[in-house]
Amino acid sequence: MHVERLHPWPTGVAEAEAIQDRLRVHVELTGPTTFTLVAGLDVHYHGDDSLTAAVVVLDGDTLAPVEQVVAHGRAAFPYVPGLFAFRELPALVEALERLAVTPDLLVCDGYGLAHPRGFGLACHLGVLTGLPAMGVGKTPFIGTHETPGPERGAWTPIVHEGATIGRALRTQRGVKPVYVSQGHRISLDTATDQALRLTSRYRLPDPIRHADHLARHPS
DNA sequence: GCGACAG
DNA sequence: ATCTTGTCGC
Repeated sequence: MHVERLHPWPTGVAEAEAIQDRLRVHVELTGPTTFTLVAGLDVHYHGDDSLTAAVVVLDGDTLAPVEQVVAHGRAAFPYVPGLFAFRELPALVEALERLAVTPDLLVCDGYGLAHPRGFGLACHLGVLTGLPAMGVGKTPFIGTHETPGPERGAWTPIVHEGATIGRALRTQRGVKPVYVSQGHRISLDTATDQALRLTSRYRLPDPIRHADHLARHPS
């Protein structure tokens, strides 16, 4: 698939933040509610700055893998909370461009709207691709939330400065919640629904699990 | 002012 | 993210 690349790459924190502020206005918070091809994205680091980005596309109904690609590269930015996306973006974009099919939804490991400037990795990838995108984080980041009930499907809002920016979602009974937020062209209700529907047996959605496995064990 | 801070 | 042993549970 084709991915828009429209930046001078940032050389420091101020430039990276300016890019986020500039692209943020393109984020759309509504979109489709069903998806035919769902892509999971993840990156694995191998010491130093080398990394492997993986994208696995699943059938939206059966969750069966349809296509998988990897791209090797190097972390493109130091790790700074809030600028995490700049580390992985080039390799993830490269992997997406190697895809023969075009997914309907990108499921990213990390955050989207629930970010210090409202523009996490999921928003960034969504805007660059033009595709619906959502983030699923494994640990809390921005905002506060109550602990959701123990049942699969229970959720509580993540609130920051008076606004709901995501949800803590219990994807399996008695298992730690995940943190869902909108990336691009998706509502919070739909993102929550997809996070749940894409999680068959474990804590994390299948697309992310497949991508994580592929990034760690490239064929 | 200080600490905390997606992966 | 990654460095690691043991332990619990299916």
